[in-house]
Amino acid sequence: MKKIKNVATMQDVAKEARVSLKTVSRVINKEPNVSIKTIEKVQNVIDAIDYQPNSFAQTLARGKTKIIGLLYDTPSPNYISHIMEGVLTQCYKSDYEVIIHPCRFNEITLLRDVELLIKRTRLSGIITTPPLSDIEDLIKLFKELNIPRVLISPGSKEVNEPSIKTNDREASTQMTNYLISKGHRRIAFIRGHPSHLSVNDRAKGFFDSLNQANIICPNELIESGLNSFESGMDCAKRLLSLKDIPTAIFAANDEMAAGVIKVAHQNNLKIPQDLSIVGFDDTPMTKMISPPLSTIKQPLGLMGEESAKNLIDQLEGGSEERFTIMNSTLMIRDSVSEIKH
Amino acid sequence: MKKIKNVATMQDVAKEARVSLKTVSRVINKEPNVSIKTIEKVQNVIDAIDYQPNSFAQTLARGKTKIIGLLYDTPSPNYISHIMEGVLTQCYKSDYEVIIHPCRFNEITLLRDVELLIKRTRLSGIITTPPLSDIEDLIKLFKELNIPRVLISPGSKEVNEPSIKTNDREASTQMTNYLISKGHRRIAFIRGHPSHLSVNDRAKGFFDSLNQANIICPNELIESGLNSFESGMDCAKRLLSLKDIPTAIFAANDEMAAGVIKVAHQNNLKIPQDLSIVGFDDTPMTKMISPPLSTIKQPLGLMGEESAKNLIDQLEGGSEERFTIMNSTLMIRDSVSEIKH
DNA sequence: GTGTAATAAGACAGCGTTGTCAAAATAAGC
DNA sequence: GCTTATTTTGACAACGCTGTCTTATTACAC
Repeated sequence: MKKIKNVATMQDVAKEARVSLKTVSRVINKEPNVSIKTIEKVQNVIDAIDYQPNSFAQTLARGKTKIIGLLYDTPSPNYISHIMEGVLTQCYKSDYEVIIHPCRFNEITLLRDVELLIKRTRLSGIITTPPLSDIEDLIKLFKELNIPRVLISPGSKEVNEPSIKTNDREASTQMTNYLISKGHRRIAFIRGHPSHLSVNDRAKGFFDSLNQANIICPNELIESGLNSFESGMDCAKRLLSLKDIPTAIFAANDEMAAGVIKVAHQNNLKIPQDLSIVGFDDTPMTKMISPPLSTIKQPLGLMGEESAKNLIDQLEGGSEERFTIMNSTLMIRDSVSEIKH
Repeated sequence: MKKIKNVATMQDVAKEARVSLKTVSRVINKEPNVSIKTIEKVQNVIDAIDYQPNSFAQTLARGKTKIIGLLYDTPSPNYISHIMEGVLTQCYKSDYEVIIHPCRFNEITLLRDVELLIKRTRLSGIITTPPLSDIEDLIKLFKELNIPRVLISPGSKEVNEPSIKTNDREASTQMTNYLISKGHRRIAFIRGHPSHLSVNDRAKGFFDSLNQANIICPNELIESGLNSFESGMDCAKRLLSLKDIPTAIFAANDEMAAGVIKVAHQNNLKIPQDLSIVGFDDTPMTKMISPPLSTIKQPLGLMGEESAKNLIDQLEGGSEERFTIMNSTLMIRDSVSEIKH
């Protein structure tokens, strides 16, 4: 016996409803030119025997898949799981499948690996997350294979690709403005991993704010981390051993900010009284550390949804490509104090 | 034009290699009874034109899918992303696809939703994570649909289902032993969400240890939380307003432990000098809070891999069902102090 | 060498859909 | 009513592969 299970087939529906296969197909796919009477008749049978179309047969016959690939490379679990949630939600609505594929962006096999994935699974579209969104060879590959795509948070260079971005630069500016409004003038910044372009945009917003306020930031206050807790600690150690330590530190992500807090504690600095600290990402742990960290929250779930929506529109509606910018918002908690001059 | 892309088909390979379709099929599927010469000839052509079999056609012809469903219901991002990583790794090796499906375990639509998922996507097997692994109706549904499954961390009742468990009970005992060895006698325990059976096993290990050491635990030291940071805070508030507060608190997961730490700080208790705290799960944040939390680590990635392996063995090897128990390990950090009597 | 067993290769139908095109039924126009 | 346009339905061949059964080829025994 070959049948997967005793699963109903279109044949069964057709026979039961006394119509042809094609008519059932029309009803399933909501094609025009079917009389209401027939639609009802067929739909009743479908409901009665709980018929579900075989998507493999559909795919084969249609000659194209309804599968979206979500590529990621170990960003924080928090990041990927929320993006995923949004993508899944949207795809579920639109009847697309999602294949989630972990990549290693610094391995030479990446391109071949992705190419095989695409060919093997016949992906009809792809969503990339940082830092993959910035790998030009990858995007070139998509172009060559002529596969629709949406990049989540690519670096700020003029990408001519459909993409979802957040206004991180502006949000960083707002956060820095906030620090300045609290009286801070000597503010340090810890940059993120150099190959995460979008994370580095956050530094730009920081400088925008300082420039606007005519504050000059000495080089010694700019550190470069690798997005990790440990690298945040390293940067903090250097910053806090300066002769004149900053009154506030802005880390480009929460993990690094947490590292700063740890080192500050080790140095017996009280936060926020002796040192103000802010981060970026609003990971759940920001509420759990003490003091709760002020940070910036990206609408990850919505970004996932929007990227899927964008991609599906491309796939169904033709070649309409679009960019979306979503708003990140400040989450003010207790890690910043007012400075009296 | 119907072709998905200009993708090579088996026909192309057959023509080029001057053999029949079936022979190519044999080579692809490593079927016996093909001469080495032919295999080489065909394989060369396959490599040359970069042929990838169309899995939809394969599925349709074979009458069964190679797709595994991974069901989850918003456990922590950390949990699901590591489990997922392991499952994906294993499935990738064995050439299975994975469909990741979020569920809402307390919605009445759950059963119908899962049933539709299975029928629609023709899942050949399912992996469940807690708390879904404990929903009896769900397991009954799998049985009715006759679909192979693996449960990750089901509650301790004698499940007659293939499953992956960790020795959480023993690990809890070890952790409690550790607290006792440090001189603690008045130890509180915060239980987890009542519908997360496996989390509640952790309490059993706690009591095992106390019994062994002939320590009697008054009821006032047993609290019940909901796995969340906030619920941990609530429990801590009650525990720390007792006339005689505990010297150590064991929370059934890290989030709740973090909540305890927060409240302890608010009450100006020094950790670990005034109060020792331990958690469970080894979420990344445990290293970032102060003090770093002693906790218990489950091998999540391996659990994911093993569950996929188990399932695929069932699918391919027949009906061999098996249970696996994996080791959780103590991560001793700085949240426990020695008590002098 | 011949006859037989074992091995290798191929022909062909079928998996459950959809697309194309043709046929039937209905509506519209006079 | 009859003719023509329009809408609704159906027959049938794909889609790209695998399973079954048959035939061709090679190896083996005597």
